[in-house]
Amino acid sequence: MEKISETYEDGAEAALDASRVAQSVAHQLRRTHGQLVGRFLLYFSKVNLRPIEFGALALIAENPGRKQSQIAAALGIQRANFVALMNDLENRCLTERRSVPNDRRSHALYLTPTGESLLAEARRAEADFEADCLERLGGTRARDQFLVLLRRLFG
Amino acid sequence: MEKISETYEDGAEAALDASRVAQSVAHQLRRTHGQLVGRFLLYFSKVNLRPIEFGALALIAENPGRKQSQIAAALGIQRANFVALMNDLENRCLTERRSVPNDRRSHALYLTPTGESLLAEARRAEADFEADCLERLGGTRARDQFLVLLRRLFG
DNA sequence: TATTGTTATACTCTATAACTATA
DNA sequence: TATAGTTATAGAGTATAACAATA
Repeated sequence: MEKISETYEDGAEAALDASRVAQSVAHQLRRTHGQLVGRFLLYFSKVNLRPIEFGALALIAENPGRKQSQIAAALGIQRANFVALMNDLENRCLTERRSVPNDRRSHALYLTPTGESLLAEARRAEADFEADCLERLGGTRARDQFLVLLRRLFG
Repeated sequence: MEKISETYEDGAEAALDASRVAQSVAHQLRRTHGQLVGRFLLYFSKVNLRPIEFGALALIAENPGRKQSQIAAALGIQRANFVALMNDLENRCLTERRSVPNDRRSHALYLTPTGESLLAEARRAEADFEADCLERLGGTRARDQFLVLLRRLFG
């Protein structure tokens, strides 16, 4: 039987034991992911880009002319969900969809000059953000090891 | 100028270069998190528990009699969002809210016998899931290192 | 028949503000 | 005044099914 009134009633609360859940990969990854998204948004608030938007711009910049479905797949999202994202980026004049010769189903994706310059600014935010991660992780060796482990878990 | 028709039209598509985004901590963590949640749901489909539900049951089991806000804080979610979760667990007869002497605002949380036995089954699913992660990560040393790095990034 | 982009839909997760009853 | 639980709401993120145009 728990003696609630004796144990928890007076101001000095006993520390909550979260040791077991804290050793769970799933639990820790969930918590850290949430933290990191929030931190990302702080660093990227100036350029007003969400993680997935930055990913899309960066991928299109490095792979101009690709189809929507290709970029979506590389980002790991459904092509259906990529449509609204592209509409938004296009409305902000950051990207454009060009028609593809010999395949009138596809749209080839490109950055606009505005998109290029916003991406340049975003890359500076990314550098700051990644530097923050680097410092928290404890150096480049730890960071590289972390990326290796993430990819192992992903595959 | 990109030569789309020459580059991408014939069946053999050039591999998409995602090397730069793949080196981003934020991007890799996002992708891996998504993968892992899906994998978790597969392992936990038999007990029909989502990650956060399993976390709640485990925390309550190890800290019986705690207030909702304490468990919610330990899980890293808002107490407002914890209400529906507790309602659901209670409707499934897994947990119960007892009144607390000397503080009629609070609810003390406990597992029911049904909750205890489901948790026992869930712990077996968790063991399988964590064993899967362990294997992917490459052993206990890698897994422990991974947890250390996740916590460093979280703090 | 298969693929591309698209629409619609639904469900989860999270964040915030405000209410109530208590302290 | 502050706290615990609650309600309501809104915004992301993701998954699925279905459709039209095109291959």
